[in-house]
Amino acid sequence: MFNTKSATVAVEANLNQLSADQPIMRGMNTVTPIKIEPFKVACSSCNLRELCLPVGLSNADLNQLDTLVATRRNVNRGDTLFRTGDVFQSLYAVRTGFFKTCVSSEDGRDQVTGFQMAGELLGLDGISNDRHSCDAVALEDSQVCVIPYGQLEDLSREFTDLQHQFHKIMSREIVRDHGVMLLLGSMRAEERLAAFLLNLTQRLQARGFSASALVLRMTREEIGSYLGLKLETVSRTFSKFQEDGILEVKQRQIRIIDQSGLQKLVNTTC
Amino acid sequence: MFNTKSATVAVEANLNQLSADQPIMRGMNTVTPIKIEPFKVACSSCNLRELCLPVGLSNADLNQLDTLVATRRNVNRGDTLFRTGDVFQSLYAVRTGFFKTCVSSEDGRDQVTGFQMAGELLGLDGISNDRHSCDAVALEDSQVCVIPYGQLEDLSREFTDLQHQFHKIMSREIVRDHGVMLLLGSMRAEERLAAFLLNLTQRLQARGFSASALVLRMTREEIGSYLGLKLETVSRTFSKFQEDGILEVKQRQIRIIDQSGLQKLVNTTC
DNA sequence: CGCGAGCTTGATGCCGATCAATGCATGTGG
DNA sequence: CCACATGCATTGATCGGCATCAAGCTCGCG
Repeated sequence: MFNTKSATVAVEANLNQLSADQPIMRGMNTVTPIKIEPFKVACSSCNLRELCLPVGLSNADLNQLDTLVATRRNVNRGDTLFRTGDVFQSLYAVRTGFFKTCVSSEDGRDQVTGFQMAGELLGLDGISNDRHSCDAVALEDSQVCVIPYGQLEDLSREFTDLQHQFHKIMSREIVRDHGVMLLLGSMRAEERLAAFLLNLTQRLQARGFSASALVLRMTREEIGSYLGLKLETVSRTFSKFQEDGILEVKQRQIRIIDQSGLQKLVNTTC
Repeated sequence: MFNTKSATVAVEANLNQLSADQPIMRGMNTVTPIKIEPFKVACSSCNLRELCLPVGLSNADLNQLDTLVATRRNVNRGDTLFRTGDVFQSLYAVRTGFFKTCVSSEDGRDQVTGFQMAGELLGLDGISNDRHSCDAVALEDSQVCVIPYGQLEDLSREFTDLQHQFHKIMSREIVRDHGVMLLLGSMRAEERLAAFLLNLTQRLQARGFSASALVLRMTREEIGSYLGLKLETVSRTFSKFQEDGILEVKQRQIRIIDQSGLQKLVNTTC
C-alpha cells in the first residue's frame, strides 16, 4: 500500500551524522532556494547521499559516482524539467525543491502520478522508450543533479553495489505505484487524504523536517488529481479534518494535531 | 496512459517468423496446458523470445541467457507463485498461462495491480526490499521460467544489451502503472472497461491471438478490483456494451463487434 | 440431479462531482 | 497607498454515477 512506514527506516537514523555541504533544515519545510552554486558537484559530499542514488555505496564507488554526476540544473517554479515526448538522456536527482510528475491522455485529461522531493529520482519513465512519457514540473524553485543515463549504465556494469542500488530504486517506484493503485482503487476520500499526508510527513521527516507541521507545495487541484478527487472534495476533507481536531489547516500550512487519528483513518475499513 | 498502441509494435511484426518449440495458438485464446516438459529450457529456442526478456539480444547473448534460465515451474490454477512477504530470489517469466498480481492493505482490502500473460515478467516488486510486496496467483494452469535474480544481475554486468533490456522492462512497468493511475484517477466506468478490453486484446494480438474474440481468464470481481469498480458495475457495463452493439458477451467469452466504438469510449471526455 | 461459484439485473441510497458564489492572499500599476 | 486583478481556497446546494443490498439466473461439476 501507500507505505507510511517502510523503506527509509535505515536512512533516518543516519541523517544526524552527515557532514553536509548544505545544512539540513529542521522545523518547517520553508522554501530555501540555493543562492550560490557549490563549487564542486559531488555525491560524496552531498547531504542527500543517504537518501539518494548513493545509498550504501563504498567510498571508492562514491568517488566514481562523482565523475558521473557532474552537472546540476536549476528549474524555476512552474517550469518543466522534461515533458512528454522529450528525448530521454538523463535521470535527475532532486537536490532542492519540489516536483510533480503528470501524465495526460489524448483527450487532455491529466493525472498527477507523483510528487518528488530532495533525494528522489526523476525520469525513470524515459528508459522504456527513449522518450519521456510524463511531464516533470517544478512546484518551487528547484535544483536537480543531472545523471547521464548511458554513463550510469556503464558505471553500474562495473560497480555491483551501484547496479543493485539502481535496481532497488526502480523497483521501489513500482511498489510505490502499486500502493497508489490501492489507494485510487479502494479508498474513500478521507482515507486517501490521510494516507497522502502521512506519506508526505514521513518523507519530510526522513529529511530532517518536522513530522507534525508542513507547508504544502502543491495546490488543492494537484492533490486532487493525484488522489483521484476534485479540488472541492480535497478542500472539504481538509475542513472536516480540522473540525474533527485532527489537523490545523491555514491555506497550505498544515499542522497535524492528532497523528494517531490520521493513522486510524487509513487502517480502518469503513 | 493505459497504452493500447505502443510498445510491442516491433514485436508483432516478428511473430510470424518464429521457429518455435511450441506452435503459437491462433484464434481464441483457449487453455493450453503444457503436457510434456520440453527436454531443454532455452530462451534461444523459445517462441516468446521476441516478447520476453531476450528481446533484441544477439545470438551470443542469447546463449548466455540460456545458462541463466535453467528451470521452469508449474503453477496450478488458483495457486500462488509467490506471496507478500516471501523472500525474493527470482524473477519469473510467464511461459504459458495467466496470472494476476495483487497487493493488500493492513485492513484486508486488496487491489489487483495487474494481469500477466505469456512473455511478461513477474516479481519486479521484490527487488526493492528483498521480499515480495504482492501476491502472484495463477488464473489458469501455468508455467513460468525461473530467472535467478542474482545471476541476472551478474550477467547483465557482462552484457550491455541484456542490461539495457532489463532496465527497459522495469521502466515499462512504471509507465504502465502510471497509465493505470490515470485510468483509476480520472476515467468513468465505461471508459475503464473499454480501455481494459483494448489493452487485453492488443496484448493477445501481439501473441498471435484474435484481436476481436477473447476468453477472460478472470472473474468480474477481479476485473472490478483492477479497475476500481464493484463486480456489479463491471457486469452492468458489459451488458450495456452488448446493448449498444459494441460487444457480444457470453459469460467470459467476449467478442468485439465494434472496435472503433470501444476506441471512441476511451478517447472521448465524458 | 443438485450444489455452489460466478454472473446478471433491479431498487435504493450515498459519496463525491458539479455548479455557483464568496473569501482570502498576493501582486501590479496608477 | 489604494484599487483592482488574479489565482487559489472555502463553502453551499444540487445532481448523478456507482456502491450497496437483494433476488434470481447460468453453468460446470461432483
